Amino acid sequence: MKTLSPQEAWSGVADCQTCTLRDSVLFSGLGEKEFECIHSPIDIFSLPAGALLYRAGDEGNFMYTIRSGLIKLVQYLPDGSQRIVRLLRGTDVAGLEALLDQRYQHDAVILQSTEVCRLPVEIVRCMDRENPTLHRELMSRWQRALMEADAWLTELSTGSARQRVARLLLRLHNTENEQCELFSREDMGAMLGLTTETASRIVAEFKRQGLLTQLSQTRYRCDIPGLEKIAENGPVSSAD
Amino acid sequence: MKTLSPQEAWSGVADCQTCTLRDSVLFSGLGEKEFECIHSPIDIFSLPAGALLYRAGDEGNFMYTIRSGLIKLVQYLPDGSQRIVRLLRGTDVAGLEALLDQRYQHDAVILQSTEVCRLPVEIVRCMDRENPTLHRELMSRWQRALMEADAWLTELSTGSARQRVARLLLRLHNTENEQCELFSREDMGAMLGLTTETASRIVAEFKRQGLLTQLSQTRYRCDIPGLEKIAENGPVSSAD
DNA sequence: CGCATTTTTGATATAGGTCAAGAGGCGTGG
DNA sequence: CCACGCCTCTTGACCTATATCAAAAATGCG
Repeated sequence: MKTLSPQEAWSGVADCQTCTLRDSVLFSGLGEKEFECIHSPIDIFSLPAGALLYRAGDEGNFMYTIRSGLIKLVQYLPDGSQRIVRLLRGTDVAGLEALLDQRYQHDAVILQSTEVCRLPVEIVRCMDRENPTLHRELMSRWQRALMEADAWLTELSTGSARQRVARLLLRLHNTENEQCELFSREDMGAMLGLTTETASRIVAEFKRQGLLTQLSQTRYRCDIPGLEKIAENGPVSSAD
Repeated sequence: MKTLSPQEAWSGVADCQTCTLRDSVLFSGLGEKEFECIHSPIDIFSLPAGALLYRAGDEGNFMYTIRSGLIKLVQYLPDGSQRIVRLLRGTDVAGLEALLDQRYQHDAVILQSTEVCRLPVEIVRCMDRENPTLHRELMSRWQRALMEADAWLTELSTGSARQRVARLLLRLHNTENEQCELFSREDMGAMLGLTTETASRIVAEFKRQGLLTQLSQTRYRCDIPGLEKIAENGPVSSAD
C-alpha cells in the first residue's frame, strides 16, 4: 500500500490542527469545516538522504508537504543522462501533479534528511472544493514552482561555469549565517549542466580564493559579495 | 487604459459563448451562469510579429488566451543578456500569474502574428469561484506550463548544440505536414543557450545534410527520423 | 537601387569536456 | 583498533565544441 522506498520511516500521524508549521504550510487558513475532509490519516515520514520519495511515472496518489530537509527533482533524458530540474525545501509541496491525476513527472530524491507530511490527494481535492483559500494557495504553489523553474533556466543554465556555481551558492546560502550546506559534486553538475569534474574544479578554486571556507564535511561559509560579483561579471577580475 | 504596445490592434469584442475555439480553450465547460461573470467586455487583439503583449514587471491585470500565433516569454539576467524561457501557442494562456495579483514575470513578445483574447483577471477570478471545471482547467494550465519549463531545461538546455537544435525543431514541427516555421537565429540561440552564430551554423549544416529543406523564407520541411537520431545520439554518425 | 539588418562563413581562442590517475574519507570486517 | 576496499573529490593533460571576432553574402526595406 505504501509507495515509499525501502528506507522509509513512518514517524507518526499528523494532527494538522495543531501543526507547528501551520502558518507557512499548504493548509494555513483552513477552518474546522475543512478538516472534515481528512478521512484517512495524514502520515508523517522521516527520510534519510538518498531515499526516494517517489519515482517518475508512479501513479500520483499523494502530495507531500515538506516540513524540513531538501529534496531534488530529477528528470531523465532519452539518452539516460539526468538533470536536476528543481529543489524543494521546507514548506514546499512535492507532487502537485497528483492533484490532476497525473503520474509523477520526476524522481524525488532526498538530498538532506527530510520530514514530510503525506497528503492523500482526495483530501486535498476535497479541501480545494470547500475552501477558496486553499485553492488560492495551491495556485500560488504552482506559480512558485514555475518561477523556480524559470530561474533555474536563466540563472543556473546560462553563463560560464563559474557564474553558475556562484549563483547556485547564492541560492543555497542561508541569509542569516552566510553558510551553506553543499552536496555532491555530481549533483551540482546535474543542476548546472556541468560535469562532475568541472563542478569540483570550480568549488576547489572558490575555496582557494577564499570565496568558500569549509567548516565541516558539507558546510561552508560563503563570501556573499564576492560570489555576487562573480555571478554577474562572467570574466575573472583576478587581482586588483 | 490599454496596456498593449503601440503596434496593438483591437479587432473586436469576443462572444465567448459562440467562440470557435470554445472546446480547447480555458473557458470550455462553462455554463450560462458563469458567463454572468463577464461584466466588462473581452476584447480580441491581432498582433503582428515583434509586438509586445506585456512587459516583465507590468501590473498583471489581464490574462490572454492565445487563439493563434506564437509568443515568446523572455527573461532578462542581471548582466542584460536575455533568455527565452518558453513559447506559447494556440490555446495556451499567457499571464497566469496575474490571477495571483502578481506582476508579469516575463516580456511576452509576438514571434508570429497572433490573435489573443484579453481576459480581465476579475472575470477569471469570478468564474474560478463559480465553476470547478474552470478551476481545474486553470491548475492544469499551470501544470502544463511547468512541464514545459522542465522540458525546456532537460531537452533544450542539455547536450550538444546539434542535439538542442534538433530537439527544438522536433518540438516546433507540425506533425501533419512535417513542416516547421523557423524564426531568427538570434531567438533560436536565446532559446537554446547558444550564440547566434552557432545556431546559424547548425541550421546551415542541417540544410546541407538534407535534414532541413527550405520551402520559403521561414518555412522548412524536416526530416523527422533524421532529427530524432541526432536528438538522441550526441555524436555524429556522418555517413554509414 | 542602396542601406540596414540578418545570415552565413571563416579564423582563432578558450572554456569546459573527457580520460585517467591519485588522494582523502568512511564504513566494514577482521 | 587497524586495514582494506569503495567511493567521492581533486588534479592533471589533452582535445574538441562552442564562443568570439570579423567580414562577406544574402535578404528585406524604404
